[in-house]
Amino acid sequence: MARQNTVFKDAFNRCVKMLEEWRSLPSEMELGVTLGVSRTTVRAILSRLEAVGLLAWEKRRKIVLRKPVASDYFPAEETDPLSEIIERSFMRRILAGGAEPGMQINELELAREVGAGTTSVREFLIRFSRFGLIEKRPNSHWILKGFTRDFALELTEVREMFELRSAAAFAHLPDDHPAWPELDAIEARHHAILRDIERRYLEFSELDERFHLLVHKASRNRFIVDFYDVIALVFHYHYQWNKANARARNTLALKEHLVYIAALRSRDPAAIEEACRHHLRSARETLLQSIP
Amino acid sequence: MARQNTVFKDAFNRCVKMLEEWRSLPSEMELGVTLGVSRTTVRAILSRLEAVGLLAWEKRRKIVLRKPVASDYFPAEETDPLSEIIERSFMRRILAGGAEPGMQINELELAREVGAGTTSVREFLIRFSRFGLIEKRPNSHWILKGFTRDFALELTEVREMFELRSAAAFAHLPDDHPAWPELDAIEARHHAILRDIERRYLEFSELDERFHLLVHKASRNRFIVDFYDVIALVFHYHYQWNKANARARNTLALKEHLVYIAALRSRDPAAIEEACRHHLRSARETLLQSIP
DNA sequence: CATTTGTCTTTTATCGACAATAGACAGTTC
DNA sequence: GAACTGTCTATTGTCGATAAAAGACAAATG
Repeated sequence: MARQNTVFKDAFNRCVKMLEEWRSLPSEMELGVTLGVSRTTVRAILSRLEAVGLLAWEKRRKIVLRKPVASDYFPAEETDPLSEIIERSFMRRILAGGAEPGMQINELELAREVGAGTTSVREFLIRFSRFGLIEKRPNSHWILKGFTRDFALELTEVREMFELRSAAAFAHLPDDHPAWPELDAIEARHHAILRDIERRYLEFSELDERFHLLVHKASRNRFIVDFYDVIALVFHYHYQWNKANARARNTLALKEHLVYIAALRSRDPAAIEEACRHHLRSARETLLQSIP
Repeated sequence: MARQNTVFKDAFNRCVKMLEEWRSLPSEMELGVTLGVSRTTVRAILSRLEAVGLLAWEKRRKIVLRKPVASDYFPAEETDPLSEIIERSFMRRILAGGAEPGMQINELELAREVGAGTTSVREFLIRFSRFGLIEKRPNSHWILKGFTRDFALELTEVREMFELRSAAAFAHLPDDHPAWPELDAIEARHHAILRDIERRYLEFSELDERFHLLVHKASRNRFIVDFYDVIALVFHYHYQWNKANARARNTLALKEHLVYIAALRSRDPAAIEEACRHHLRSARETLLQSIP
């Protein structure tokens, strides 16, 4: 196999989901835009929808024949892009223990473990190296630097610089900037989650990322925005691997966010700095506590 | 060809250069450390030295038979690692014009242009993407964002944050830290170049990189140190492509460096900030002037 | 007995090939 | 005649294979 058709399978599944509500489908081009794929892939999807009897397709006529059932979908495991599979496998290794800092990383071994070719693993490691957790010896192996206390401190040092500056820049966004309604939407979700915190506290992780990314984007600086990827990765896996006290932690963070959001909306530099500093300090503490 | 033996050829050339001064060679292991290669490569070098009659090699006896001549060396073009060849070729394209921001980048075309496989070009582009000059559309092509005014401004914004903080940290290095003698050595070279500025002003570029890297390293933060790669790349090619007024510019920068170095040595935070700010301001101006 | 060397195994760097996907162009439909 | 579809081409993503280079281990040397 030269390449898995995960793009097709994933888009197909999303398209089948659409069929649950629609009676007919729009043009191929429009579908392509909606699903984020090319017309080639759209046509492959339509072909299969027809083949499994979900759709009558003739030129512009695309009529839904029946409601989709569970077996119409591809299994979820088959829709993940290879790069994500490799990332998950690698992160599990790093976090699940048995991974001492200083350890060598073997490309071939990783590739076999995940059932991929070495090329894909190499590309992953190169992309991953920007997170500062691994390092390459030229013409030789990679070294695991590891999720250490030093790593967390260096990460948060830069994060504090960047986020303080971004938050300050936020105050100067023009009134008609799309960030303001997005901030409103984010605030609304904070309230919604807080109202039903017992059941919804796990939604915080995703909301956290959405909020801080919005703040970083206000810097209008590609290096600052790109750096947020590092923070997002670290916190993403942090939330997955450290669920102790999650509800209490998330409740606290949600409340800090609301203060932070109010400060942003006030456009008062001193209030913004105070709220941002306060939240970053407690985020750092949470992160450090998860490191041995 | 699966892989070019550029490591061998480069190490061989460096070894031949050593023969000009030595009458015999040390152990294989020691040679490996000196040349930065494995024993396997060292033995390949010794074999060839013997084959071309430069060395009598029997077990531990490695006696130089004659002085090397020009034709003993491999041509310099054959010693460059593929990744450097690709980088140079790509940067020439970006800077030599005909490269509009927004342009698509074609992996296959680049690969053919430089005579490499697509895998190597892909890996280069992934590594290069951290410089913020290109961006990937998933499952599709790369986009050239280009060496624009915005790029330069975003770069210098982050640089100023990082270097100010690093310079401040420099003042707190312990007295016996190796950075202090290194700073002395750097200062001495500044004076040496200034004394013969007419002939040596081109040496500034390399010294500039050495000095600022030393400052950044004082931050002891991998993200800050890694970011210096971006600055180094930009200035490296900036110096190569913009030689107008080079002597005057370099003279000014050398003098600013000396003030900056004196401030670092004084450990006076205010003086350090003032000197650093002043130098960064003029570095930014120089950079901006080279952008249309 | 601590180095050094000879030999063998493992790993990385790179290529060419090929399926999946994107994208271009011309003909068709409303 | 603007939007849509059918068809064809170009490009990307991934793999397996292979030479270069690294590295491990045992025998040899001084």
